[in-house]
Amino acid sequence: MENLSGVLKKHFGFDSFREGQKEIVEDLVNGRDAIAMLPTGGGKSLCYQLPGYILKGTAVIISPLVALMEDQVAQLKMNGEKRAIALNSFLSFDEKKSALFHLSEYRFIFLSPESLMHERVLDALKRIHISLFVVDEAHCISQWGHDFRPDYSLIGHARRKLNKAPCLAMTATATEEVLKDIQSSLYMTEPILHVYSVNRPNISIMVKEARGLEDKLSQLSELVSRLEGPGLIYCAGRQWTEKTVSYLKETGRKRIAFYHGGLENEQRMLIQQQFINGQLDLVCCTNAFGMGVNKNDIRYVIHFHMPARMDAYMQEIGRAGRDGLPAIAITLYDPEDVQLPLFMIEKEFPVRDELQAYLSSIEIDPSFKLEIEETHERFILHHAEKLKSKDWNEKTDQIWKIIQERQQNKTEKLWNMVKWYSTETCRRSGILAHFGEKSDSPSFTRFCCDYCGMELAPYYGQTKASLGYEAAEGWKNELKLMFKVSEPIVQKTK
DNA sequence: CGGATCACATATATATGTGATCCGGTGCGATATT
Repeated sequence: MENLSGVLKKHFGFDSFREGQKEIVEDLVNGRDAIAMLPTGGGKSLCYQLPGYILKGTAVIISPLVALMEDQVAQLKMNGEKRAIALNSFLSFDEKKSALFHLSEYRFIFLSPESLMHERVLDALKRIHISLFVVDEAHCISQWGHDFRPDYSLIGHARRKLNKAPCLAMTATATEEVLKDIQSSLYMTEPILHVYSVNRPNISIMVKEARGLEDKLSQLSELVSRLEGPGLIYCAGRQWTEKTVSYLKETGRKRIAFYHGGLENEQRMLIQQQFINGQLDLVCCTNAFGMGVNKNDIRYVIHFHMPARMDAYMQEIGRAGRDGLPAIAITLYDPEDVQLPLFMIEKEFPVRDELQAYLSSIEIDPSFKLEIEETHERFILHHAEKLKSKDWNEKTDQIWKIIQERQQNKTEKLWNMVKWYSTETCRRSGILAHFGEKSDSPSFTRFCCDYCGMELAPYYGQTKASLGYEAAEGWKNELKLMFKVSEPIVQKTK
């Protein structure tokens, strides 16, 4: 293993590994499966790129967004690696055909779970020697695989049809339940877990009660005008991102934009790029914004509406303060807001009548298909495929059962979130408990959260100065405690 | 469930109130059309 540092220097120009990287690389090179839950920010891609250079063959990387694949390929090409390709809908038919024909010539292949399920793609992958099978942003398996993007739940199935190669799943935020989901869904064999704490001590957490729209908007405006940016504002609907932007523009904010899934691709890329380059101070967005936003100086994240789950909340606030400097997460909490996510959980799945009508329609006359929502249809077809031998009545019963379980599961997570908002104890310990971590309370200071005595005043104006970088010694020591380097909390075979 | 939007009525000629109605997040790939 002594040549690891040599490869590190040769291909990446680094003299030493960052925390966690070396161990993960070693596992893969030794042919072991691994799950890596690393603190947000730098160095995740090195965990698969370096073994990709050591092991013979082609590394396959599953990625959730075309934009992420393109980023990774561009990054590799900047480093002088030409044998990288993203197999996605950006390619023309001919380009794709040619790429599949010459597949073995690539060292890194990026693709979505949906592409992986295509027979032509899978057949081409079967013919080449795969060095490494990587799932990036692996929490998507748990977050989307059960309903929104069912192909995410079939990755493991496809993987077993390929030559046996070490498997790496990477994510920044996952509960124990999600880690288990990832492991079993990918059929990993005795994976080594590299799990680091989700705690981000430099992010102070605050919940401010706000009742009704007017109260919220005025509190938001106050916060935005006094806090130092750049900042993110998360809203629960597309219309809200647009509304808050026009409100804040009226009250004098200028470099601000909204972002949601309904925008043109070009527009989305533009806004993300402008925000990263510092041409925008503020982005009001839905949960569409986040993955692939590599910006390390975000100073605050405000939730204009509450998120539906704790792990989503952690992912969203975790976008702040990646530079290690003080940052804040504030939720404007209105207990009434729970109605929105509740409604969405209802709407996400077909009702029983719809399910039954659709199943009978495709069985009786496949040429006449009942028109239903695309997500509903995909969900039904995915599960109907697994119940091929049953008649439509039995399919209806079984799938309806699954729908009820999914809705129950999601509702439970939502109520956990609500419970966290309304529990009167340290916010951070509440979060850590949710992730199965024990909280070592000595590291909690008055910057921790609203229950530990955090106040907003010091964050107003120049953050660094008012938080004690150039002020009292006592504050400095408290900050040092907050920024202590995290140790891996789990590193064992499961 | 909350909010926005619109049609309509009301007491007066421009604004306000009421009820009906609609809508609400996340993205891959494929296909057809300009």
